[in-house]
Order: sequence, then structure tokens, then C-alpha cells
Amino acid sequence: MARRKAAPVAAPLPGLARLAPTQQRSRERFERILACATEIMAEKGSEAFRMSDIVERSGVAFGSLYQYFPDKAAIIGTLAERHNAVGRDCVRRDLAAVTAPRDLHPALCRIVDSYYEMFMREPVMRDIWQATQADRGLQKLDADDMAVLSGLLSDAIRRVAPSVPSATLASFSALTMTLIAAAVRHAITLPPKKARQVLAQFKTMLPDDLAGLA
Amino acid sequence: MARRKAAPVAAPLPGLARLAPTQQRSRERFERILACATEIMAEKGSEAFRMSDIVERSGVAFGSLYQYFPDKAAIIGTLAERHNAVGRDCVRRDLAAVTAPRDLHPALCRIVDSYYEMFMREPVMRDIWQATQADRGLQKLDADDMAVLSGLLSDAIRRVAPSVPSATLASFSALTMTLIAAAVRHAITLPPKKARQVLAQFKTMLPDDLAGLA
DNA sequence: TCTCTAATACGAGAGTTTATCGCATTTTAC
DNA sequence: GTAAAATGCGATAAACTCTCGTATTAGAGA
Repeated sequence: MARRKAAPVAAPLPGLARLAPTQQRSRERFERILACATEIMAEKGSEAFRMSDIVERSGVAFGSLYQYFPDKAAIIGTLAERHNAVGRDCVRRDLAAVTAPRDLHPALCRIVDSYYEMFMREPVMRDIWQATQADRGLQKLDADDMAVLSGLLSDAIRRVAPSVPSATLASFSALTMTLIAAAVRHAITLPPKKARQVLAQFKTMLPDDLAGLA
Repeated sequence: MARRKAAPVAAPLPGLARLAPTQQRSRERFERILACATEIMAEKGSEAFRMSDIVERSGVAFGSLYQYFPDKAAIIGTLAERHNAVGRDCVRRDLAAVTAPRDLHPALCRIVDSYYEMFMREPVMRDIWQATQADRGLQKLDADDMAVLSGLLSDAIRRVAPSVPSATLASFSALTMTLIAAAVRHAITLPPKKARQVLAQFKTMLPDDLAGLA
């Protein structure tokens, strides 16, 4: 990071892109930058990902790059946030099916599968995630995402078991989502067959009733 | 990273320190560098950790620093490896008590507690871990550590249940250790009281018999 | 169509940080 | 005491990220 003086375009969301440009052309370039960034990360890994790579591949100059994104972390952050949003949609969808206490365990299992398939479909997600772990500001972004996921799970459980105490529920949800994320990130490092086996094992460890929460 | 020409001291372990210097004085400086690095990380976080900070605080010149460590990652790697070794000792000790299948669950619970207490005793471990996650080479170091831990668990189970198939056992052990690490890293972000509650919840999710492995 | 203004684009180079190299100093061996 | 090996040093090369003044382009109004 070098010196910083003025924000030339508009109020930036912390760690994310500057406010969207108004002209059509620039919106296209914005997307082009993100697309190139994704390609480069997929090819070279998050570690070797350089601003100069994006300049070279996208044809967008340094100055322009920094008109769209306040810094390098913002590019990674924008990619991460898009993927996180996809993940949140999966979870929302899988939890929507919970209408009775006994639906919970199957729903958690579906989330495990959704998450695993999402990572397998977009291997670059792993690089993006690693890049977010490397930056304090971006770690917060993932922490916030986890908080939302945890909230979604809490809401689903509350729907079918209103008597569970709030504090217990919050702790349980956060832990469960953390473990699901950890298990899936572990699984994607394995060959697919092993991965399925490991995830099956993991599903048996997920709670299949709400007794522990009472 | 800049250019590299020759390894002036000796064959470096990848990601770690160069081979130990022979003289007493230099061995002391080596430790001094690591001690300062730990302090700086604890104070400023892994993100803001600079080689120039170490030079300033330790009084060791740049050239000398790089005589002991091939690069910045090696300093972090050396710290990480030391902490990992402590963790492995905990696990070894806790698993040594397993002499029958029913000892397994209590042993896993003890590991959870040992790990949590280790992190609480040395908060800088969290920064060191984050720094290792930020570097591809160091990620491997943690992966290797996890492989060892997983192996220790496999050995313990094999001792009391020789009939469990190897492949199943390996998958189970790797998953279990991964989940323990994830749960503990989650817990240390919480206030201690909540953390205990979450870890207690987690322990109930750990398998308490070996039926699932048969 | 022309013109004016704001938005967008540009890239040399400033500012940081990591890492090296050749020479100076200290330790060890004999 | 002296030669050789080990260790110490810091200016500076190299690799980055990010900025700033200027050039170009788009779009609204005449």
C-alpha cells in the first residue's frame, strides 16, 4: 500500500469496488476486469496474482483499474462477495424446505452437498478464498458472510422449534456452519470419490434432532 | 520476492530456516530474530509484519537476517513449525491414554481442550496461523502437520480396533482433526464463556463409538 | 452538427518492501 | 600469531502497488 489522498469517484464500500460507473462502456470494463482477474487467479493462484497481470490481459490501464477499485483487495473482495452471495442463496434455498424439526438434518446434508458442488463447479473459488484469508480487511468480509449464514440457520430452526433459547441457538448455528465450511474445504482437496466418502461421514456427525438445544 | 542466486549457508528446508549456524553467538541471534518476530506479530498482526521491523527491533542487519532465513516466509514458517510441534505433542499425549475403544471419545475431547488452551495461552498463534494461510508454501507446512495429526489419530484407533479398514480410518481421522482445528479456531474468536459452551456443543458431535467405521 | 462539460482513460513514476552482493569484521583452528 | 572460515553489514537492485496530471471520449443542449 502506498499513500492515499482523495477518493476520485464515490464512496467505496469498505474492501469492495468503488460506486458503479454510470456509462455503459465503463460498466463493461468493470466486468472485464473482474473476468480477467478470475482467469488469472485460476491460472496462477492467488499468491502470484498481480495488478500488472490484469492491466496486460484486460487492456485496461493502471489508472483506470484504480478508478474502479480502490486497491487490489477490493478486486478480490468483489469476487469473493459474488461467490459468497451464491453460497448464501444455496443455503437459503436448502433451508426453505425446513418445515418440521425432522427436516433439519436432511437440509444440513443438502447444504453440505450444495457447497461442495459449488466449489467443484468453480475451482477458482478456492483461490479466491485463500486470497481473502491473506488480508485482514477481507477476512472480515468472510466473517460477515458466516454471520449471515449462521443467522439463516438460526431462523430456520426458530421456525420449527420456537422454544430453543436464543443464545444456544446462535452458538449452535455458528458452529454448525463453521464445521460445514471446514469439512467442504477439506473435501475439495481430496479426489472426488474420497471426498464423497468423507462428506458422508461428516453428515453422520451433524445433529439429527434438536434435543441438544433444549 | 526478488532475484536469488546462491544459497550462502546450507541446504534450507523448504519454507524454513537455513541450516543452523555453528557458532554460539549466531545461534543466539537466530533465536533473537524469532523472538522479535513473535513480538512484532503479536503487536501489529501478521499483515503489517515487515522485515524492516525485525531489523530495527533486533539490531540484526538485513544481510544477516537473510543469512539465517532464505526469505520472510521462512521466519513465519519456523514459528509455525514450532507451534505445530507443540500441538502434535499435546495430541500424542492425549491419545496415549487410549487403550480401549471407549477411551476414544474422551481423548478427542481432551484434544479439543488442549488445542483451545494452547491458542489462549499464546494468542500470537492466531496471527502466525493467518500468516501461514497467506502463503502457498506455508500452507503445505500446515497440511503436512494435519497429515501427521491425522496419522496419530489413525494409529491410536488402530491400536484399539485393528479391524477397521485402512481407507475408512484415514478419511475419518483426517476429517476429525480438520473439524477439531476448525472448531477451536472458531472458538478463539469468541469470549471465553461462549467459547466453552460452543466447544461443549462440538464435543457432543464427535463420534463416541466406532460403529460408523466398521 | 457543433460545443461544452463531466466522465473516463492513461501511464510515467513515487513510494514501499523484499532480498542480494561484495566487502568488513569476528571467530576458530592450527 | 595467522590463515581460513564463518558471520555481519547496509547501500541498492528488483518487484510491487498505487497516484496524479493530462489526454481522450461520451453525452446533453443549442
